[in-house]
Amino acid sequence: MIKWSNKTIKAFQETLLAWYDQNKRDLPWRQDQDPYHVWVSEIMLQQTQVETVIPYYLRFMNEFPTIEDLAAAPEDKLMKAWEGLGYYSRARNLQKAAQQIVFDYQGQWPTTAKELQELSGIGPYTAGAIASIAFGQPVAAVDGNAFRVFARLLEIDDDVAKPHTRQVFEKIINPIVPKNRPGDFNQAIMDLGASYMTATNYDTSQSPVKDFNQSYLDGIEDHYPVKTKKKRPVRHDYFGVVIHSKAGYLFEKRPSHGILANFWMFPLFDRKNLTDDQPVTESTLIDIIETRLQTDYQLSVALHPVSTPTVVHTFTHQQWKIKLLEGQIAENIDLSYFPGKWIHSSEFDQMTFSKVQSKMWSAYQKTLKSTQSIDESAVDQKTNR
DNA sequence: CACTCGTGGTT
DNA sequence: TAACCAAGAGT
Repeated sequence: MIKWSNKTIKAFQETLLAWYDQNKRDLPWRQDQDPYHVWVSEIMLQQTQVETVIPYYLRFMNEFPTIEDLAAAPEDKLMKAWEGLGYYSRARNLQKAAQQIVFDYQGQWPTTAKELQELSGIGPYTAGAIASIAFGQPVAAVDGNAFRVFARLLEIDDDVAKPHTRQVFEKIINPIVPKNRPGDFNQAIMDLGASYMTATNYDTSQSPVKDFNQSYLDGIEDHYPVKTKKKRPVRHDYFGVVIHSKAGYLFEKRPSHGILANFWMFPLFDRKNLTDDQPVTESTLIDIIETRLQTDYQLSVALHPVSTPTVVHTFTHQQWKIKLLEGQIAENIDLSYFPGKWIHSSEFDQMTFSKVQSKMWSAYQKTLKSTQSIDESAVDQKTNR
């Protein structure tokens, strides 16, 4: 790792900001420095690409123009606005923080990074981003871009996958952030990291700060940033059960903690929870599910496999393979024993579906074709984006 | 500190 | 295809 003199720091700041002034991206949340705008965009941008966020941001600001609107929003409208963005606890924390600011702080935003971190969903990066962009505080905003850019510029060898490394980078970057334009500086680093200094296919030879890029000058740019590998996703095999009746489709609410918390989905049965790890035929497994529906929930239903390919969905740490089963219940639709409810497909529009639920519904619909279901006769429109 | 939490895109 | 990446935070 190398260290810059004060003179080099000054030259770097000027070069970077001059480039930024000419080449900064025109993004919807860069219209002004309103903390609400900066904050919502930063939360949406966590682990999410800019192009994905833009339409969500525009719709969100249309739906919830002020922090008061967000604080008062009903949960279903909030989740609907977030549908498809993923990491849904971001939306819940966003509203929690809005309520903290509106009700606990009387609408008065804290302005330092340290205070901002007290709010739900605001960690060290987002606190630095809001403090610098909206409030002009001279602090670093260390995200993946900053890790990558400064690791290459200064040949920093610390493993950026380790939590402790954040403090190392903050200590290095903070003295480089200019006191007069901290927000522009941090955003310039991000624009740099999204253009000439991307993770792969980067082109440093055209970079405005290539002369400051030690690893480039040394021809060892591909060594940086140092990052240890992630683990493979864990595999899960499920049966997804599509049961319909005159009352609609049977949905189950997921637990309030864990992946896709509180989402309504077609009931899932984990394949390996059905038997004691003994090899059995698929028809036996279907029998076991039918028995369980009968004994646990008093639902009498004959299930049969659906003629579409297995639904596959990969999360960051899990991969689900879902074999769809279908069945109808014509009578005895009492759900007093089942932790769920019947929902007509005409109501799907107003619900928030996870991507994997959309995939199941989409796959199931393809099997309907000419088949006449009790609930509906035609295919309807809940498509995956 | 290691692990968890979604989705879409690229290689 | 599997692996990795994209403006991270909570537990």
